[in-house]
Amino acid sequence: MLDIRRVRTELDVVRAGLVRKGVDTREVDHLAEVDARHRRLAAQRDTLRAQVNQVSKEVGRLRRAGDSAGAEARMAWSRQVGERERALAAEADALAVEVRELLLRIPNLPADDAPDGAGEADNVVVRVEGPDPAAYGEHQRVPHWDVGAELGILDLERGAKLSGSMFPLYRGAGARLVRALTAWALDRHADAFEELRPPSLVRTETITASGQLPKFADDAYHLERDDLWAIPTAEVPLTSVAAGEVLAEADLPLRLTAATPCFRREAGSAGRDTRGLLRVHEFDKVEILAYATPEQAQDVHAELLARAEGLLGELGLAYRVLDICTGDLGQTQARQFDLEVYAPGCDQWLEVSSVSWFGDYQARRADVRYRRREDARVAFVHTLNGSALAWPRIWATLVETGRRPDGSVELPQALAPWLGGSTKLA
RNA sequence: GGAGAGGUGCCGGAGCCUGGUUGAUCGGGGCGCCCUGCUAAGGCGUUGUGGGCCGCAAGGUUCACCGUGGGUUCAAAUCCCACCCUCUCCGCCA
Repeated sequence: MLDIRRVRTELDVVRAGLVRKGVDTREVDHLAEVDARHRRLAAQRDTLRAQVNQVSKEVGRLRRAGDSAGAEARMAWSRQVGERERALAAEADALAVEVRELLLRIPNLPADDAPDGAGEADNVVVRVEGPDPAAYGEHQRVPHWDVGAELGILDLERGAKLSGSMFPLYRGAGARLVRALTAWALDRHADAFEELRPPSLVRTETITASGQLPKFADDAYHLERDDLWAIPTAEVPLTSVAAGEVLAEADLPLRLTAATPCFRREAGSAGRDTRGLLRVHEFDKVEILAYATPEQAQDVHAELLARAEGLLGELGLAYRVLDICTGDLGQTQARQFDLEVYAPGCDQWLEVSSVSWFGDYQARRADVRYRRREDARVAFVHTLNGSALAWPRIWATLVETGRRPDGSVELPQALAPWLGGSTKLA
């Protein structure tokens, strides 16, 4: 969430940032107004409380001195003041709740250097790497759902039988490929990242901290009976690992990685890109995440991007890097790069990673702070994360890209050690 | 799931029964100063977070915080209720 003090002291700057994101500023104007009302009432309440506190101490003194008449008089007076105090407090509390709710809904401001734009179409292609998409052969122009069925490695019908459409079932070498990708990516990050295996179900508090709630509750699976949420990304548990804690600056940047299943209802995207593995309700993903100081954030962001990109390079896939424009940034992001791979069979660029910088927006929600070496004060950390990588679309692209004229599939040599030495699917 | 014990400041650990000058005793750690050729030991001091208001600032003042949220009371770390978490035992179980 935003720093309420910025809303108070530089409302025009905040408003300008939200405008760049294409967000209606009425909500933040309303917030400023409610906050002012809350402060006014809270100040009055505190004044009354101070009086009650003082008189209560007097009561104690008088009682010890044996002056019960004096004590009674003070108590009667305090009862009356207390009544007014309670009325004010109730009003002030209601306003405080409203402030909090508004803060949780108002998006993060974009970074100064995020490109301006209204939406997806204005994202900037920073670079295109790997093979030339136009140069793929005819044998590679077969969509992965066909390749998967031919080779018996992807069984969408039976996946649907079990759980409904968009719940894929991988089989045999296809299942093994998912496992290999996960193990390979985790091993690739092991040099600098601590591997975590977090829970896949989290409390409301946890999924609120990273920003998916309250605004996007419809996109997440909720187990009502236990009031737990199925994580849509490992970002959710990893962001809250340090919730409520004060980290030492010497430990920053703190780098974490985790492979988890990810669950998404895809409520708003029914019918879009639903073929095969393009959009699924459950998938595996390896996430990399860092807590950093504000000074480190930019470098760490570049590092995460380089990590995710490095994996795509090792797989030999055609990909491009997008600098996400202000209008396409998510609620929580200040700056974001997306990685898209080119899948020759579908003839589409598929988003397989999103590498984001959140400033202190998530850290404020999760209350993750660090003690600064310089002056020993505590301050909010910055959070950053990226997918490295999300497997279904990588799986699809590998299968399409690796398809040979005889219908078999050759996977990248880089994966050989994780595939038991055999990179051929037939 | 059942029974019991417990959650206090950076850490350990009092206070809770018997509500009141307790933001909280004491010990350890950290920090500063003194002592010292250096180190150890010792001495003295200091050491939470968040918000409001005043102030250019230093600072002053006030409110809140003893797992979380409610309640009782003039007054709650202390009493009552609910929830969360930890530990021990029992049950169940991959």
